[in-house]
Amino acid sequence: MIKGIKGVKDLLPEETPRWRLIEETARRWATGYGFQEIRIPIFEVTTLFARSIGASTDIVEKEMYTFQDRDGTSLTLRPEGTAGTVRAYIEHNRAADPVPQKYFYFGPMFRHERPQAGRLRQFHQFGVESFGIADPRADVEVIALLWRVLSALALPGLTLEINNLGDTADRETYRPQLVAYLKQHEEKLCGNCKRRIETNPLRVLDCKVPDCRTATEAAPHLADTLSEKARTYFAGVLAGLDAIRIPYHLNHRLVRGLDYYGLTTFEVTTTNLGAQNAVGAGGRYDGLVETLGGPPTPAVGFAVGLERMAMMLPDTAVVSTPGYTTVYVAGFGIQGSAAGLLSLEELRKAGIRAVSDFRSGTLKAHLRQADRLGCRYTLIVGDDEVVKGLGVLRNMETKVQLDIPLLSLIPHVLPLLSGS
RNA sequence: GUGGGUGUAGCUCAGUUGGUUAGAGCGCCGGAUUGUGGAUCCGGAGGUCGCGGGUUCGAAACCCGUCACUCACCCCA
Repeated sequence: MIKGIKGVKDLLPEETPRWRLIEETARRWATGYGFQEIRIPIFEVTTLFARSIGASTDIVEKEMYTFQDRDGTSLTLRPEGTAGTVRAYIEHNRAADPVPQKYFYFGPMFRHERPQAGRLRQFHQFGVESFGIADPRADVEVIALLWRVLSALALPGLTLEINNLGDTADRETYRPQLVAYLKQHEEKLCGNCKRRIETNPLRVLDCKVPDCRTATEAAPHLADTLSEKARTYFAGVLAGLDAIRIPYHLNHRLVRGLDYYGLTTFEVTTTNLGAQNAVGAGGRYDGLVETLGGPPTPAVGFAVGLERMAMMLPDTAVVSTPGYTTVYVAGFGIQGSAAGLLSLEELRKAGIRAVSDFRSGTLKAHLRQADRLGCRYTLIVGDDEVVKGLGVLRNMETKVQLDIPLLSLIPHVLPLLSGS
């Protein structure tokens, strides 16, 4: 048997309603905030991701699905959505458009990791990117949208954490201070963090190992080395969040895994996701557009994991689709089968939801299927009915049956359906 | 990449110190009702016991290997 690829899941019909609810909620709110949908390819040239995400990040170092095109070009299945969106923004010169460039997207992302609860190799994100606005209100707008979408879905146990990473220069001054501190306390750190002192010292602050946390309690804070400009900007973001009543927690340890973030960075976590706790995250990335060859362009965005939202979404949130009136057509017998097929098509052409099960050869089997499918009515068309030219419309709840002329089916059926 | 757990019917799972024909519940199909659903009763179909070796008179069970799923580490959505 050919099986699906490890970490790549099928979404069966039983699960798609909860996904539709999530997608429709996200799309509605994003549109309401003035974002427009963009659809970008799921693969790009490898250098796009290497340059934007950061060559020394885990994603680029060991998690990308990379392969050669026939001409030898290195291509990669997208591990996230921002790089491609930025590429499209530059390529189509959207900076020249005077209208605010605020995009949202849905789609699959690919990372070669060992799957576990809440983590897949093909997973799906809803993301948002806001280009060209260097104003704290742009950050606030993006964070508010994220928070409103998650709140609208009534996802439990959410916390919004936010931090100020400062600009590149700020981090350059801070880094040696932190490294000096970490080297003094190196013995207390876990093996991973010892290595991180050289590779990614900021990441040590975000380590979950309790000893590492206590060891870094007294570490110098990035906040103390921030420039006046970065501070006032961040203060503006917080003031905006306060004004519109978005609850947040300052977390000076919050560091994101992608290189392009600066200034505002945020993450929404939950306690309901197994070992995983991030539902969605984002931040400001003012340098990225330029890095990728575009004009200097401030930008903010976020991405949320649809699988993670789906896991947390309470079952009660997914209401069973409101009882559409469906007519089951039970055509059986030699002539009845043929006449039934005709009636089925007539109903469908008239916009009436109609189904049948062609495996069923007896009326009993047909009625059983009609029942299982939850159909409100069954149109019985056996050989006897064909002879008389009258089908029998059975109300499955009341068991009341009416004769309906098969030749003028729709005018007779339609009033019954709208009346019920 | 590293570690733990689990692989028996479509699904959820039993299966005794290794013993003969591998079971149950649910689901499915049929009958009771020769043309009327759900409930009940009766009957039926459905299995390479993940795969490959080994031990044994005999393996679903024990040993080795392997694969898959899963949880966790790492990292992240």
